[in-house]
Amino acid sequence: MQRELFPSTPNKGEQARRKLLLAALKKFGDKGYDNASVREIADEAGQNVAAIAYYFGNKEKLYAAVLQGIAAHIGGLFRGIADDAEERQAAGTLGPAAAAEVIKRMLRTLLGEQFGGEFEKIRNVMMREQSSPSDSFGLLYKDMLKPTHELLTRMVGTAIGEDPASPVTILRAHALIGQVLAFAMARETILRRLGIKKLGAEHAAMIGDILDEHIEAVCLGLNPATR
Amino acid sequence: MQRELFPSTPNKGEQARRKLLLAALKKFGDKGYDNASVREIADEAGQNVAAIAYYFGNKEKLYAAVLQGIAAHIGGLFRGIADDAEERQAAGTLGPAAAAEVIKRMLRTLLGEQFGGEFEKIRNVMMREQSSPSDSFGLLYKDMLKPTHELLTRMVGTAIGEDPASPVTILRAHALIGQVLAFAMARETILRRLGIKKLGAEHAAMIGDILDEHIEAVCLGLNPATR
DNA sequence: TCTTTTTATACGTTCGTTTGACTTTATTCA
DNA sequence: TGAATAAAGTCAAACGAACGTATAAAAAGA
Repeated sequence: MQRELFPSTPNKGEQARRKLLLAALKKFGDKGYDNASVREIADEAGQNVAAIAYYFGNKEKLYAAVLQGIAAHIGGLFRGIADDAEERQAAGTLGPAAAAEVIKRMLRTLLGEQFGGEFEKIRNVMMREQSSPSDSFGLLYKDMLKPTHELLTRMVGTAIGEDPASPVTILRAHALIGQVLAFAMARETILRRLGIKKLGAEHAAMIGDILDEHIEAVCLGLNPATR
Repeated sequence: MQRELFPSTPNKGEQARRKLLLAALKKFGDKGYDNASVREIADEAGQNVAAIAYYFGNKEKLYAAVLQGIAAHIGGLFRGIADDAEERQAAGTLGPAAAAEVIKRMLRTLLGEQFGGEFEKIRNVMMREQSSPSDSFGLLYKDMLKPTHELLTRMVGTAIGEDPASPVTILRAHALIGQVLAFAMARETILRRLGIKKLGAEHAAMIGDILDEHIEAVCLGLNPATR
């Protein structure tokens, strides 16, 4: 697991490369792949336009490198939860109630990304990939979406006594994730409904509590063993 | 409430206008606003490039006309549910259980749009507006998103005994909608998780049942009067 | 004839990419 | 160590292609 998004080295070229990646992340996030021109990315990075071709080959490969960096960075975030869950599962101490707690923790982690300034730019790129995947979507899926989604599905299966491999459980897990995604992807709608300009920490707290309540209700309500 | 998306008239010019709107809806949906060029939209409509300027002024106004048509069309879909709910509310026969049923009906209606070939193109345009709103987003919000969201919030408030005007209830309603949006906006992720190429009728049925279960569990689990 | 609609063509801008010269940094070898 | 050589990095300028838009003439309909 890496700590920094785009780890830097003292090398001259590596630093320019890193500046370009950070600038590309910002511009791609702000304006999308097509509307972010290589010229403004280079300007943002304090580099020449030709540097992109020099370091990455072309614009598309630069974008792929950004996605790869995001996948490795965020993928590491959830690996901690995954390891913890698998450890308890192996020890046989992961019952329905504990699984529900893992689900809550995962959704809160996902939710946390919506508000931390750290992830502001990453979120925009990811949301765009979710709603209209590029050719490099596979990079995000393989290293982050798939393992995270699979973990959540296992937890849902454990929490309500359903087969984690069945389509129903996969779909159910997906629906539960949607409760978080709504605040990222339909952001403008909820902002207008609340009559505010941006979601603050107080809203993050409210949403976290609401999601906990929903998870609790669904897990208790649907598990035949707990009713 | 209008039946057709872009109502046609026998007029010569109106038909060309309508062809352009339909072609624009398709292209904007498939490739997004920027990647859909006015030339290919005109080709798709069997019209000349200059026809867009002639009938709509410019590309942006054409796009706004498409959004306006969508808002009027979909807005009408939910007006039936809204009228029904308000009628029962006025009659005093809208208790928590009935409100929960209205919520289920709304989510199923929203879900239905994901699968009918009729709405395939509309969905793409709407999802793009949700994740990165254009200057014309207000057209969608005013005539369709706002009334629908408000109705759902009222039903959630009634179903679990919460103030429909409180931020918590608004946020809760939004989270519940997210369960449907996930299948539209994070479509590629769920497709890969299921190992399929597209969601079919059998998945629509599963998802509908899952959402019913979740709504039921949340409404029952959170309403102090029913526990 | 007069208005409405359609057409081909051109304009100016911006895009991603390429080129070749220039400067800086690293390596080699006397 | 220090000059010579190679490699790595930077830069301004230009290329062809695609874009949205504008124009003015031709065609069609009233």
